[in-house]
Amino acid sequence: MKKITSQQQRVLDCIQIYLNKTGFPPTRANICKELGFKSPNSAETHLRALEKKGFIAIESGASRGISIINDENSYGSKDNYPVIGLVAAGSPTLAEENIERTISCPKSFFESGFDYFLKVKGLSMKDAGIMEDDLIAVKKTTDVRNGDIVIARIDDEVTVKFFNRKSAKLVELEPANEDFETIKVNLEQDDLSIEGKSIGLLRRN
Amino acid sequence: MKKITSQQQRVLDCIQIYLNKTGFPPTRANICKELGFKSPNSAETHLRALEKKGFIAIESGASRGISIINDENSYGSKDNYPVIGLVAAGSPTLAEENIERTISCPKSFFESGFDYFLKVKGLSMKDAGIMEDDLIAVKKTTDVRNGDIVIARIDDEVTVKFFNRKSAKLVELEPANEDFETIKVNLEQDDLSIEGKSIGLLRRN
DNA sequence: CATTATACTGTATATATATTCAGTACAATT
DNA sequence: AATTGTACTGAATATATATACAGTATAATG
Repeated sequence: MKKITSQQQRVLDCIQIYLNKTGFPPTRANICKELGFKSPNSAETHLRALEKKGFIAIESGASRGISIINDENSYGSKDNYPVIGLVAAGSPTLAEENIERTISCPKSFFESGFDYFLKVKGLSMKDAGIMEDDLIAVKKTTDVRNGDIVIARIDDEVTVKFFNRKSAKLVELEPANEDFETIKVNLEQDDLSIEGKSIGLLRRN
Repeated sequence: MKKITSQQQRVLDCIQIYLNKTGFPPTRANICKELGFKSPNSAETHLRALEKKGFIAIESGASRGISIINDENSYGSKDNYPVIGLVAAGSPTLAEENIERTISCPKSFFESGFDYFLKVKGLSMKDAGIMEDDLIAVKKTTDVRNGDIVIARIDDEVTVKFFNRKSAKLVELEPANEDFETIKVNLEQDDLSIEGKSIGLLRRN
């Protein structure tokens, strides 16, 4: 799916909120009122952009003919997600012995789909609001960008840090806690693998 | 709920099927085509009957303004929880105008039951891992203990802080951020009401 | 530097849509 | 026997709505 601009995201959110509230999609005029536009054509062009990028479908000629395209997130469909403990020197795999328990929640609970919950040990990401025993929603992917919170494995040691690619052969894994040091990974010497990235967080007091 | 006739049931089913298929409700003409009626008024009268009996709601003047009323979809004990924005000087009530959207999740998602999600503004609880735009799961209760994270209202100002009862007439509301000051509430002078307490947190990146 | 995408206002209009009115017919209540 | 609810056809209409067209402006892109 192509990238979305901030204004287009606002329109998309507006449609979803309107749907949740009323049960049917908004008109161009409704969107204008919600977001403060003064011309229905403002909504129209954003809708066409969202359609072109594949976020929504518009039925031509039909009033309120907007539907949000949600690939695998069919509504109401729930699933069980494993909770995996992050062991200082271990691998957070989906092997059964690592699964502490499972949590049931809708597939569309976080923006993009995710694969498992990771139970956090330590306070190295404290300033990013990630505390001990928090559950991070992890999406398995290697497509990460600078600033993403990633679950990385360096020589069988698993850690949660900010990802920051410095050069072709240098990646820095930055903590969010001044008591911890940045981990500098020389890709020519060390074995770095990205397990996935954090797309959300769940805490139970 | 009143009894439904077979034809009205067909119309109700037709609306549901149309919704599943297209993502938005049908027009009178759509219903006619689906069920073989030759006049839009046939659909209209059935819709009015369904509305009168409480199966659907019709928004007057709006195209496709039909929504199916689902007992299990109303707030209370089931799976849809409202998200309420925390306004600096406002009250986080369940009034409709304050509900930004709803989130579907299992009743047992957090240890004890909860009533709504509160969207956090500001960083006053940063060191407790509560960041801007985080969603706090709030259980409405006045039964709070020292150390609980409470949603408190002081003279119509709503805030999230640690609760700390110092004496019979003194309560301190402590932030988790050294840039903020502890709020000392003299119960004889100020009006303090406890909206509820935090029993969990949800963050979506 | 030309082109494309984004982000708007403002006006206009064909048509999609809700909704009312006038009938007909039948069954179930009261 | 009168009333009410159901179940339709058919026509008419005000308005709700999508959508095109004419502009302006800025940022990104090749």
